[in-house]
Amino acid sequence: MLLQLPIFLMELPVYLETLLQKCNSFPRIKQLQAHLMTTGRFQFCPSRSKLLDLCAISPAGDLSFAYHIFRKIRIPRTNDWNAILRGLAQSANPVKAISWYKTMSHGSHRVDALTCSFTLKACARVLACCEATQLHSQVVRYGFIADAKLGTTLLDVYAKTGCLDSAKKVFDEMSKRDIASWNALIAGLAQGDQPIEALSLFKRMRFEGLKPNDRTVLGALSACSQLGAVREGEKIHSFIRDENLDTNVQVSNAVIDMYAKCGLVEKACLVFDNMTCKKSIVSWNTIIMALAMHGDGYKALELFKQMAQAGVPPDVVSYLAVLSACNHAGLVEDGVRLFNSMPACGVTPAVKHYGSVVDLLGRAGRLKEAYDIVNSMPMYPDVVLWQSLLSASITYNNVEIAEIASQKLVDMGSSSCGDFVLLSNVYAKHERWNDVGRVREAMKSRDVKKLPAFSYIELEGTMHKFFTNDYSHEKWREIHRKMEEISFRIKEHGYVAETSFVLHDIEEEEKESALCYHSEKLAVAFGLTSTNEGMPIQVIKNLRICGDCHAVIKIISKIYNREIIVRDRARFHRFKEGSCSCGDFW
DNA sequence: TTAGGGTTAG
Repeated sequence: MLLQLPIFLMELPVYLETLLQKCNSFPRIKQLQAHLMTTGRFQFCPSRSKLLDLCAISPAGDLSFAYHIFRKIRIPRTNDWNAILRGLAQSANPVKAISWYKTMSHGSHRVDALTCSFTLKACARVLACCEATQLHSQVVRYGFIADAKLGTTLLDVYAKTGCLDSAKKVFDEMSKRDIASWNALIAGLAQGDQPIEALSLFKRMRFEGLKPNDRTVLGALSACSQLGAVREGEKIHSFIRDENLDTNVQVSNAVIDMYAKCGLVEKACLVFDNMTCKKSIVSWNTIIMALAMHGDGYKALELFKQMAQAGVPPDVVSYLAVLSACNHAGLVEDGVRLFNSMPACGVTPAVKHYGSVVDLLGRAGRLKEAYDIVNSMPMYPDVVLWQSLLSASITYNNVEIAEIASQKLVDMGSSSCGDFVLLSNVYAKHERWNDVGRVREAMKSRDVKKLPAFSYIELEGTMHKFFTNDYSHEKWREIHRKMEEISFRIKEHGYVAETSFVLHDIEEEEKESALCYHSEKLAVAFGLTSTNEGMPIQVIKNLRICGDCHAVIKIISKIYNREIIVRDRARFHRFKEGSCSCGDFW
């Protein structure tokens, strides 16, 4: 009998564990399973769950076959249930894991900590915060809450589903925390738009004497990138070098991203050039994106070429990065050429790529070509794409396309304030105040909330944040005096307010003052009053910089002889001696 | 015996 067995099964009686490890292909798994069945060992073999596990989760396996095996088990144990559950949680349809858990717990099947862990992972993947909360109470009821690993899973699920308060609460109440628990919350806060809290948790962790590892610094660096917190980022980088954490390619990539988003693109390049570990495709994409953000289109194109030469074929993100570089540098022909070359390079353009090339053509005033692409693309244009087209048609005064684009946005149920503002700007430019009023009414009826614009500047480790028309800063009198001085001096240099950036049909003079107190101007004015002459000023804005502010800051950089760097939502603007690094192409 | 924390994106 033994002789008929495949060779790898001949050792079966003695080395079942080893054989399981050798199951690296689906046929082998099947052979082993068939053998256990035919020899009658299947129902009682302790390694059965491992075989199921292997089948359910390994790339060589097959979840439906795992289920087929499961059904042959007369009395499934918790481990058998868990194996299927784990497979479902990792599958393309993780919501099935939640149903599986329900079947399991509603029957009289014993649930253990692993059952909860796998189900929670599924909740994270489908963003099921409600189910996670229910599981949380069951975890408490079963008495598993003291399990540090399960606690970490729980807080991670809360963070990933956007329930950051619950995540913090789980963390605070954990009886035993280890490095993974800290990492989960730091990363959760950083990714959940709370980078300040992420950084302060990172500092607290160090204060409590815990040593960060590669995953910790990834979360902390991501927070620094978002905040533009370069000093903190540099400290973390030096820790990374001391501890040799930069042998991890993900850590090195995060360092590159941090320097780029903090405005130090040269340092980002330096880190990229001197990487000791093997560069991944993310390394290339990150540096190309960095150059794009800083408007260095030619270098981005050069690196895009180099990455292919280095044997790293570009992926969808690489194309987005290089198209964005062309966008920010006004390299229209290069952008169109690269976009057209995508299919031949084996990368299918997605809606974002179409959006990017439409934006590129639109900004260059080639509205007809842009609109032709919209009409010929194989998928529905999304909101962002119509917004780019709307924005371009306003810049080039094409009311016809502007109305088409804005109608599409309305049809798509857009409730973004920006869309309404853009449309109303078209009408404002043509002094069609009735239409402006109509748009304003539509905004009210749709309950459109304007995402508040804010800008901030870091001085000696303190963030100073400003909103539009902000009087809350302790030095507001000084700031507003500076604003008045700026208004006076820029007019001497021939500045005329471009009032179309203001939504309402108020009097010209009022419009001018509404522009005056935009958050980025307040931050720059504060920078001028609070730093030494000649020192560069760096400001970060959450939205795109306003056109009028762009014009004003250019003049400020000249008359006050300051380099002013503004990072907006899309890119960096480096103002120097009266001009901007974006070449006004933005 | 098996589980938890991760970088790029118009």
